[in-house]
Amino acid sequence: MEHPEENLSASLEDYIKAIATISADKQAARPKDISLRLGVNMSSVTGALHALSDKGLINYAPYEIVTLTDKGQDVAREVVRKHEGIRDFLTKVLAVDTEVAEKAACDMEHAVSPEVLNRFIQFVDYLQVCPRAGSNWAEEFGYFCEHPEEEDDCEHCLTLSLIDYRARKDRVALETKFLNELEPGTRARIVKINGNGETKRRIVDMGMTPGTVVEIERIAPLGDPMEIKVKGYHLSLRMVEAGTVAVEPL
Amino acid sequence: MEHPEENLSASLEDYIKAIATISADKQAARPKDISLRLGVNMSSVTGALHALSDKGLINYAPYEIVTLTDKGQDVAREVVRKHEGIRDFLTKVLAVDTEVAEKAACDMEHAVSPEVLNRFIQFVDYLQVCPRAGSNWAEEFGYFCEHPEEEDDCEHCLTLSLIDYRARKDRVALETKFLNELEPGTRARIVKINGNGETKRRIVDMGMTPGTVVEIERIAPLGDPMEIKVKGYHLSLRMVEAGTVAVEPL
DNA sequence: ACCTTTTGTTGGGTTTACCGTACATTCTTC
DNA sequence: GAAGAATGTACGGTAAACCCAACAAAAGGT
Repeated sequence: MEHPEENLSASLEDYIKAIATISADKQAARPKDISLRLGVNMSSVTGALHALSDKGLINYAPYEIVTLTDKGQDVAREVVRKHEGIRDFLTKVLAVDTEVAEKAACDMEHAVSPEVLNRFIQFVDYLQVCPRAGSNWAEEFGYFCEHPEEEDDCEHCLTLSLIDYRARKDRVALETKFLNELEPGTRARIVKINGNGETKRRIVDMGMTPGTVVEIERIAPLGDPMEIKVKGYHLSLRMVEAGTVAVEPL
Repeated sequence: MEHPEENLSASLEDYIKAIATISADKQAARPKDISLRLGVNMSSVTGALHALSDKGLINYAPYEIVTLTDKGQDVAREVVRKHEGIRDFLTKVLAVDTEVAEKAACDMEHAVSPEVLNRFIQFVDYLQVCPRAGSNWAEEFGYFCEHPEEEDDCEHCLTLSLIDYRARKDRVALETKFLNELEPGTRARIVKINGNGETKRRIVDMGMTPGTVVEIERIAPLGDPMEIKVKGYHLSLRMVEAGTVAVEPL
């Protein structure tokens, strides 16, 4: 058999991303919506849909609504992860304006290798973990960008970030909780994973290693699967599993 | 007349870059060299050379050697600046392996907007100026990437960078020199520009604002124009002008 | 129900950037 | 200085993406 990993062109990736985001907003993705979002002619959309359908990434029949197949959703997740990883790096580290970053991420996402993407994501995490980086990292850099003349008077920001770090460190012992105890919207840094062999492995495989910062996105109505964001990824976690993860709320 | 600013395709930019770098190494750029470097068929090279010649970027006649026109050199400088800016950012900030960064920069350079490129370059500068960033910034981040589990024990790196910064600050008063007093290969941070109106403006327009880090590349045999590197740019500066720039050697 | 508008598709045509093959030129070497 | 190798060009052909214009289907209004 052939390689199962798709080798999508930049353009087709854009179509997948458009379909995914439109489907998330509304119920269905119509060719018209896609053509508007990407700024291309309707006939180009038809062509792309044929190509995606041939690759088994979308369910498509003439005059019917378009949906992603399971395989297509996997690809879309990956593309969105890349997009968000780049965008977050641009805004949170390089202090690029939100709108500009959004557009730049679209341009860059087809050119960034998985290796570099990982560095982007790790760097964002690093700034939240590294004692050098206080809470005001991006602002300081943004200020530097606009006032290159008058730097050098920011010793205070360094000492502040040292204080910041000591405070953070003191808090650790007091505030260790488990992941299942957190509210949606809160962020936390993983301290330890208590589960036994298989369960622990599964969790670590998801990228949830100690030091990683996670964000609780939502908890299902019945309280069981909770959705969290890890390194730009969206993950579903069973409550039993979440209970084994010791975290420090941020 | 039409827009003078070129709207080169990614592919043609690659050809320009290849021609520029080959010309720098050897005397001339032969189609064969280009085809080898870019890994494309010879006939593709011929086609690209026609396109570049039509745009007035290269001097080309069948069976003769290829050279860049002035316009072509401008474009090449810009492309190389972008490439180096990205590569330096990847290696110096994100601690990406040199070879990987080189390749990644090739892929990314066509997708990065001038705005984002500027942020990349500024960030590298920032790390050299910001008191938070000690000399060991990239190593710390690299270590973090490989050992996500055992962070949080690096308080020393923060205090070290504070000491580092104080030492740097003390040195400033003692070691202020002028740009024309430096040896090739040395780096310095600009402290002040003393020139009067017009001269000062010219220098600032080149991007040489206080806080900027510059590198002396070489000084012409007769001692007059000196070549320096500023924010990834290569600039030529007359000695009279260089004498107005107060710097702090790094 | 019918007519109009909106939406979607098809087919033909363009551009960019490749390749392969066949032909042309230059270089090398004896 | 002529044969053979290396280098360079020209010509057709392919594939991806796009467009426009013509036709087809679905949706909406009266």
